[in-house]
Amino acid sequence: MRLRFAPSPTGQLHVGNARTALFNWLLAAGQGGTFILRIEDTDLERSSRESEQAILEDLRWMGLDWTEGIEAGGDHGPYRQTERLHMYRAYAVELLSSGAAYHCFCSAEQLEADRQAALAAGRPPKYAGRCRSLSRDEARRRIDGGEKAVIRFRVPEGHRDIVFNDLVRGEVRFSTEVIGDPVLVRSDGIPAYNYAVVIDDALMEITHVIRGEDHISNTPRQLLLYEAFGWRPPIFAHVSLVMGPDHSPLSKRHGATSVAEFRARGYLPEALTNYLALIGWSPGADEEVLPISELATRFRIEDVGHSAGVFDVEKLAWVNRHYLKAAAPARLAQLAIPYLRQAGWVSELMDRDLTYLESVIPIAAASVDRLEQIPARLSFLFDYSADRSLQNGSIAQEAHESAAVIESLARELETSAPLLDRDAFRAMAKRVQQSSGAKGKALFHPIRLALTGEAEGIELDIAVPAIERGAQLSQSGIRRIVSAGKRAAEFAAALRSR
RNA sequence: GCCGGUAUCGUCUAGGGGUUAGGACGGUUGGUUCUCAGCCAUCAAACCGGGGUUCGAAUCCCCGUACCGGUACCA
Repeated sequence: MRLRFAPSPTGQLHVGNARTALFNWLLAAGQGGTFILRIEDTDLERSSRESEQAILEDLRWMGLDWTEGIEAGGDHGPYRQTERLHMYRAYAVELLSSGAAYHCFCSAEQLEADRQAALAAGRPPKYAGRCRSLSRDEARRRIDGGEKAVIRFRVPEGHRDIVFNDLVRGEVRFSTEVIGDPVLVRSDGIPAYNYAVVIDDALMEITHVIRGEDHISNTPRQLLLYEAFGWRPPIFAHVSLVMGPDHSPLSKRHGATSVAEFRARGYLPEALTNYLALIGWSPGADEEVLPISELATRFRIEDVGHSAGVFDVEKLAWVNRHYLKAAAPARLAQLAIPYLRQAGWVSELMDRDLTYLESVIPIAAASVDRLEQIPARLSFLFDYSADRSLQNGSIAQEAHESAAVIESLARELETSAPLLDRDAFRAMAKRVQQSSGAKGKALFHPIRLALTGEAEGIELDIAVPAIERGAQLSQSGIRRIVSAGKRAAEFAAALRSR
């Protein structure tokens, strides 16, 4: 079994395409097949090496590795279409000499006029066949005379149905009546998509073509080409497209659409792939959050749904949270650094000593949708200011009402040992309760205000040890970190002076 | 216009001639003697419409409607 993903390097990898790539990968991985990566860069104006590199990077990031293709090599190369031009040319000559293809000299204006006329008459707007019966000599003469020509495929005379059994859609039938002679090679000698795919898929011995539904009506044209060459076509599977919340094709106005954007926002690759697999497919047994390897063993292309699916950012966030909680602290710390650096909270020194970050990151990661939100979640550690907090009306009011608790807290922390675990924190809170008389919400809320400067957020018995640990590293690059005791004192002083 | 495809809670889906139509995300309400989150529990929420076949249709068939794709010297 040989499968391929064949993106055009004309921009970022779209999540819809990423999903198609994933389905190919899943099938290959689950069946012990080969996953091949080919680059379809025949659109010279829009293709770029930068996009190509970006796409490879995104694919690798998602874990969709390929063992054959671009940068991996293999026996069926080259894997970039612009490097296969000689092959397309050779097969075009073959088609030309057998009469299965012919030169066409029609101008763009003429073609457009024909199209409009056909449309107006309610006929399928296919190529009218003006150059179909030009003799080879005539064509030769005009080409020698300097005229530009495209090479068109001659769709066989007489109406018949082209039928193929699509693995996700079942039997699909098209009449040749509505198929105009497709352009194989453009006037600049570059092959058109419908031609290049056939040559490549055949030569690369692709057995299963899983692609977007937007290609389904190209399939009969391609089948005709396989037939003309006497080649056995691959098995096709056309998967539906991914839509935005308004049920129109997912695009920029819906927000992030490319893999790169999701990565930049701090989604984990395993979360994105897991979620993408869930659009239009179900692993069954009421389970959804599964590692990619498990997805691969369960995946059957026949089980992919027929209808287009809406991309649900909320559910993606949920899946991501799941993986965030499961991720190793060291990995999270490493991944969070760019975001913290952007917020200005991490120095070079910090990069060298990740111990503190590693102890603190899981606290934030457990209650955040994406890595991008970690700095905000951790601002109580890096950006504490008693004065600023008290400028908030509701916080100030609450603090004043609880002044007794806060004073008691400040005294308690001044003398107590560092609170490095939950038990120590609980014991401390108990003592504050005894001296202030407050309990429950009236006790813990003021403590939070004083220590984090925020009215809500992290669980206190986790946050306090984090603050204490931060204090030990305060001189090595973390700004504004103070011990819990100093914070409480600072807050109490600020409160008194108001 | 023409050709093709699709249709189960708001969303992703399971199921499929007789079911209390199941799950997940999101939402509701309550619990977890501090908060967001989490977790537990709870509730609300669906078979596009119309015909036909049948004892019985959400399921099979037809028609309609809506949506998506194609209709390129773009892929």
